[in-house]
Amino acid sequence: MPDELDRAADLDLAPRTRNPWGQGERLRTEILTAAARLISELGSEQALTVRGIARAAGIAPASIYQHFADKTALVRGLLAYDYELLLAAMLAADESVPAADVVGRVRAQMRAYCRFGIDNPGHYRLMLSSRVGRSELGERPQDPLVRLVVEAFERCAAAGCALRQPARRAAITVFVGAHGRVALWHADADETTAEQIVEFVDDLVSLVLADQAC
Amino acid sequence: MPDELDRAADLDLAPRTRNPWGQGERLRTEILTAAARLISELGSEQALTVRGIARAAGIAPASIYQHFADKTALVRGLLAYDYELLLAAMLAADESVPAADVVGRVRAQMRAYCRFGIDNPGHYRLMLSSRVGRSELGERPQDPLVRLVVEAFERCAAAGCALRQPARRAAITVFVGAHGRVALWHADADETTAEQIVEFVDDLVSLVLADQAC
DNA sequence: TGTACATCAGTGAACGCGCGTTCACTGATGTAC
DNA sequence: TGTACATCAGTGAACGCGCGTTCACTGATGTAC
Repeated sequence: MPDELDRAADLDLAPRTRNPWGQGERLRTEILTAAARLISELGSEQALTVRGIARAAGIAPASIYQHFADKTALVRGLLAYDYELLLAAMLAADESVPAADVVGRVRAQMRAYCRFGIDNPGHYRLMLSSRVGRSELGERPQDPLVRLVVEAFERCAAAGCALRQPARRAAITVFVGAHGRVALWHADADETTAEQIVEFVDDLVSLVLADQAC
Repeated sequence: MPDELDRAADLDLAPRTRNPWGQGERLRTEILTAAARLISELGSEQALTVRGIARAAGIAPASIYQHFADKTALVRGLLAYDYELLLAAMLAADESVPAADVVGRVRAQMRAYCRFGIDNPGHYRLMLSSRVGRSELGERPQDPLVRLVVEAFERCAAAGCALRQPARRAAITVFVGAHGRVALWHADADETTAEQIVEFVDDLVSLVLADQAC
């Protein structure tokens, strides 16, 4: 007798057809997608179990080990995937604003950041609270995000907007504030709405700008 | 054969003497103290297990259930204890500054807040990331903290310091920013020192004050 | 063309582990008569 | 004063569970000759 029912097939009756010959790598993506779905639904890192992911992907737990050395590797894969998505969202937001509107571009970036955190609590928590991400050497996964915001503030300064803090410092202030706001919202430490959070971050940007900047 | 060695006595050879007749309530505190020690050392909520706490307290796991209905009740007890400590620290900081130095008092409060978060990462994470704390009705455990800071800012306004945001809003800005800073530090998302964190929060307070306030 | 074999995608069953919780108990200390 | 009993603090042993991981395997698809 097996020690447990692990297959999603036993639940949803859709017994997955295996990938064609030579396409085994596809399962790697399927696993990451399933993990992403799981953490979206359950919302916390401890909901991420190898067996749970296997269940969600409709495969046997053992199958995961053909694509990831262990659970840590799997979580790291998910993290990388998530950071790519967030960076892309912030970039897209930046580009959706007329290039000349330097302040608008900062706001757009940070709004995209907040939206991501609000719409994907599980992912966000995994990215910013997990200790799995610490890689020791090289840049941290959130560095590109910060760099983007720093550049946006540098454009502001270059365009003649007076800042009350140097560009890099301003970026970190806003970034840290946005994180604090989203994190507290996750802890449901308050009953703020998504719009209020965006508003908060807008105010933060205003704070960093001198009173009659631009 | 027992399924496990659960007693700390098996580890430290100091086989706890039971509390005297009528003093059974003492164990409740011993359990909370042990839990606090554990989360300080291990640093994360998932290090908080009933068996682990029993081990740290030198008692049998079953003994915990004479004082707490279940694990959730235990964690809630620990949370209440922690919030008391933090509030006391912020109050003490406030009172250590001459009453007339209204801005200094704000800074002192927020510095105490950061110090707590830096010195007690496990506790801090438990308090602000755990979803155990959600009590639905009544005020949230962090409300007294926020109230303290709001009052401090109101004193600033009353003393004639120009604020760039209303007192309540200013308090939330600073509070959220401080949380963001400490939380990111915990995620070791950067290599900041404790002093830099305090500095960051000082700057945040300055940002909220008008340029030539007071 | 058929056939033996290699390669691939994926699995079933088991392992040992630590967890939260329950329940009947033990032995020391107090109380009633 | 002695003794039977109640009350207390705390325990030992077991329960069922889901976890991460391993290992020998299965069956389908390709390749060599």
